[in-house]
Amino acid sequence: MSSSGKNPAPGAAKGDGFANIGVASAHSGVSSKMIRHYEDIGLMPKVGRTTAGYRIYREADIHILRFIRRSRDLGFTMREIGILLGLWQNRRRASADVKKLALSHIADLDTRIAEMQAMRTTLQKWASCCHGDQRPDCPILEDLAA
Amino acid sequence: MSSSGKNPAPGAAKGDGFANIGVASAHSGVSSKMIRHYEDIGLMPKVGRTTAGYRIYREADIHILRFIRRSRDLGFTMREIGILLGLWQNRRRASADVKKLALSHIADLDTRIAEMQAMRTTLQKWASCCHGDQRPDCPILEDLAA
DNA sequence: CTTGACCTTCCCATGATGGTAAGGTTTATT
DNA sequence: AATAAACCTTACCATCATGGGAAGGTCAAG
Repeated sequence: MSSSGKNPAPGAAKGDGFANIGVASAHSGVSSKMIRHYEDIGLMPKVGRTTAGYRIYREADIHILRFIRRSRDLGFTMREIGILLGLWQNRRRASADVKKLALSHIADLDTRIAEMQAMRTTLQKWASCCHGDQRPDCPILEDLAA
Repeated sequence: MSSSGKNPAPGAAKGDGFANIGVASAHSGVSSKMIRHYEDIGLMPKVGRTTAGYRIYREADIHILRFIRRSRDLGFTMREIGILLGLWQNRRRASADVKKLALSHIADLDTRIAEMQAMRTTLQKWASCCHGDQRPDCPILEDLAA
């Protein structure tokens, strides 16, 4: 049952245009764990396998992984990334759709930033009133209990 | 097996100083679901029960729930809230400990706010370069794929 | 005595990620 | 060739805070 010629050699390096999951992970910045997960949830297409069942990644697959990675770094959810990937691969997309998604995500970020800044402000105010010494009196606890 | 006098009447209202979980929820802003959960994980002390097994909440318990609620609203984690509750109930606490926790949480918030602002800045920059029309050309996608 | 609104416990789901276990494969070193 | 190290596979469990739902018991009012 030699597989010579049919499938990429099992240990093929990325230079050959084929990589196993570890190489794909190193070249995309996505953990092997997450690469499999993205495949599970349908974010990544199902990639080919060697005869032994090892996943095979080509340049194009690693490109997708990097796209996902960058999108994650910008805080997009998996659902949004799925849409972005669809738009990316659709040559008839309208840039308006991409922009709309981006702006909606910015609005999302703004909301969350504002919430956290409000927390920060309150906490800072309370903390600045706290002696921070060995005595038990503490306006922070008092305000939390108020 | 009459329980007259031993336990609060099952339908006792909060005015009596006793409440069931629904009333405790309404008066604390914590959902019944989460009240039970907080009890499960040991954040709340185990409260008493009626003979039928219904949980009974007194003023003090509801006070704790409100404390938890406020702490959550400020973004403290459950673990931190556990510590805060311990400090709150410890009359020999040092306010320094409370302040330390608060400042550490502020630092945490600062980190997360900065991360999200960085995302926002990048996205905003890219989005402002995107026509947002019917054409497919989109710098956002190009940058994500770069 | 029924109806509806409660309560109880138990299990499952989220979103993104990580850990671990048990087992197979490939590669490198003796 | 034998063995060990480093990889791969799947499957299950954990996180954190929260909610949903099912199946069944209890209580108050009509």
